[in-house]
Amino acid sequence: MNILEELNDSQRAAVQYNDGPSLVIAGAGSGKTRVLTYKIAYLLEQGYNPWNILALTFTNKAAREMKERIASIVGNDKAKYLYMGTFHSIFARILRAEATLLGYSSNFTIYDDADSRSLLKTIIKEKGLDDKTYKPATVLKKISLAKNRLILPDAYANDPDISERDRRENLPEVAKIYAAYSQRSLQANAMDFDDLLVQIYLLFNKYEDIRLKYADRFDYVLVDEYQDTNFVQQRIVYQLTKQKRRLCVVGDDSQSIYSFRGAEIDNILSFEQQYEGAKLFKLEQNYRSTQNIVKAANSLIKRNQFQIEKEVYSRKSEGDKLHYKNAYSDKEEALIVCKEIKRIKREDQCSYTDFAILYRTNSQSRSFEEEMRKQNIPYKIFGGLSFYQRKEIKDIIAYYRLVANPDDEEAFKRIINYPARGIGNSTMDKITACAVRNEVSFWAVISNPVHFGLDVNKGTLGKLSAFHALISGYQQRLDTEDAYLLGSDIIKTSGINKDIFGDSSPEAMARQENVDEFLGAIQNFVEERREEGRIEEAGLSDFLQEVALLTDVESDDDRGSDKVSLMTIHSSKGLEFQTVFIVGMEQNIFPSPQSASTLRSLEEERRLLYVAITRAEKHCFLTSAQNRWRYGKTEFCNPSCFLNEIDPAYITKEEEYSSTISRPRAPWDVPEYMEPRRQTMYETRRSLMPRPVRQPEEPTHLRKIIVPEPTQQSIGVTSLETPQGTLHEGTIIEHQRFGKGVIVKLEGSGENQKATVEFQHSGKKQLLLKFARFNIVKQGE
DNA sequence: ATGACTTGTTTTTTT
DNA sequence: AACAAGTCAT
Repeated sequence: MNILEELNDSQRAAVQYNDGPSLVIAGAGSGKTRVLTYKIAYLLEQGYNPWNILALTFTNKAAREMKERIASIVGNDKAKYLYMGTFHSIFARILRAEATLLGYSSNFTIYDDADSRSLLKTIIKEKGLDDKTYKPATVLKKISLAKNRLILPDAYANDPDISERDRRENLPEVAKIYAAYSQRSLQANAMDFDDLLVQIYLLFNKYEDIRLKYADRFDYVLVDEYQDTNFVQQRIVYQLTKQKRRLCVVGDDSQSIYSFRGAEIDNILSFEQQYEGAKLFKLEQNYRSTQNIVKAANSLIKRNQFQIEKEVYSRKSEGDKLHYKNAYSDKEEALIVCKEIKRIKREDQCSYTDFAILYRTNSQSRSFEEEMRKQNIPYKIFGGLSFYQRKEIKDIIAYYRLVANPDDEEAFKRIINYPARGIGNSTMDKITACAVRNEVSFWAVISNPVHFGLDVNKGTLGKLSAFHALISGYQQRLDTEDAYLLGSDIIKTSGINKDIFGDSSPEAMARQENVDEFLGAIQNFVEERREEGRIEEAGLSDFLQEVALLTDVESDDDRGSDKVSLMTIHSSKGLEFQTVFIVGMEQNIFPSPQSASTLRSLEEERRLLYVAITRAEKHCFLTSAQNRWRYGKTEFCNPSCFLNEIDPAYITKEEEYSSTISRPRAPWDVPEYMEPRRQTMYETRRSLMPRPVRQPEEPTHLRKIIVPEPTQQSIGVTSLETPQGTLHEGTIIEHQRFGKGVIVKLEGSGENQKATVEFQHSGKKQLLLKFARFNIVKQGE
């Protein structure tokens, strides 16, 4: 296939120019990803080696998709060697290799925000400060922004402007907290998200040979979504490209929506100054949306002062105007949206996946969830509480982390008394004090309590040493066992199993499913590595490295199923839908009140709306509610000021929507049979709807001992007495995640029973029956 | 040291 | 309203 023939003129020009730094300004829907993927394919065709190409993205999803698309052009055998991933994941990999130069060891932990906040909280307490004044989240934000701008603790303390501002905000001690935070992270052998960038910068800055090593390796560097890079990221890219200057950055200043976490729109606005002689390409033809949508979006974004001049246009049909509807209440807003979805679905003969409901804040999803459940409209929620943020998952990961990196203090704190083993706050306080006094980690203290002078009674000492022995035992198996073997055994033998699987309340059931799901993910990980022939890189530490930077798992039963998408506008970036509903167009929601104060942040909100509108291919609805239930009471709301900023030529407004619509019990209002619903990992737990009653509740001891756990929605085969007797080769089962498959092999006994199953779609998998979730579909002969 | 009760906070977006 | 954290009682 000829790569260049598939592109329009401006796209082709951008792909072909490789003689120096280039900036591709890609308007919404103009084929940005296409240019990136084809450019990489083109480079490979020109003789570049895949392992010499570095492509940086912001999300794992973007990286994954791009890799797939490139693989479909040049084949996976080449694509798999590309250095392609998020800034954070690529740099984390480099840091593992070079960690010792920076005083870390290669098994360092990556602290997530919760860990960082928790560490800050302890530090704030230790300094005798009030955590109401010094809110960990606020302090973390300050530290994070400082790191993004490469201001290290010393510089922070010595910067008069910063000191002045902190004093004005009544937070004069932040500099000291920052210093302590850095010291403690290092001691815990942990890096937070920002450290992954800062430390790379420091590494390259301090060790020229290391910088050269990587600058040499990467013959060509590509950066996606360049408008979202922050200062450090920009500096690192510069470190890697300043000699060869083979760099292509792609982005759209009109879609810069992450400045709240340090993104510098100036990076893209002044790229041509930073890289002298850089060539600028503009992609202005929008292939996604009809003309009215593009024009409406343009008329809005024109109101921003700071931007690169461009004129996005569409050659598609004129299409519908945008629709604006003002509902009486948030409930009615949801009704209107559901009604429109049904209408359009009928008229356009499209499916639920063609619809998206976009909102400013996650909490707005609730009224839509409720209404869609009532009306039996299938939906999935993206974002919200991610799978790995669930308590039970975090607990398990904390075990893994402590095993992989015993100095990890946040993991230690989390599990020292989980499950309860009689080590309470007072003991923990003593350990903390002792660790701080001796400047060693918690683990060091309990490894040698007498030496460090830990003052606890004999009983407690015994408990501590039991805990120590438990973890040490796992540590010794780290190098010999794969992640699944060790990981599932930790769950079984640490007492987590007993805690989570010993209860049959609905909440406990949801947790059990999450744990099962998690084990499935570990198993997949090991399988994948095995298939790639990297079985020696399938240990628990390897799994942790991967998981630390993941925010969500793609659930198998959501992929490919026909559902309406619900998500924040932020997470919709890069996606497209035939019909988009932008809901909650109200003055105190969108623009967010916190952003209304400065011009820059107001412009960012405007760009956010621009992003939302340009997601739509065909229909775009904006809605608002006059009354909204928030913070436990009804609020009166005014329509968003942005509504008046869209040229009225491209939008129709309906002020008052018929209130008869909220008349209850319309025929379609009566729910049909509601299927017992498994809580998928995308759904937040705060759903208001009553949980479907779980039918015949199986005695819990059975669940624990007798595996395959059958009843919950089994039709037909429920007469499982002994698993050994009823499961045999040839039996067809349906696994909750992998779908249908046939058992090809059974082995092991008792707890270690394993079945090898050939799945229709997912291939061959080995299931540990104790954990596997499936139903028997058909017995073999 | 654990559980019931009370109080305070939350809602901006996320690698 | 829903949830987390902190307090008090056991």
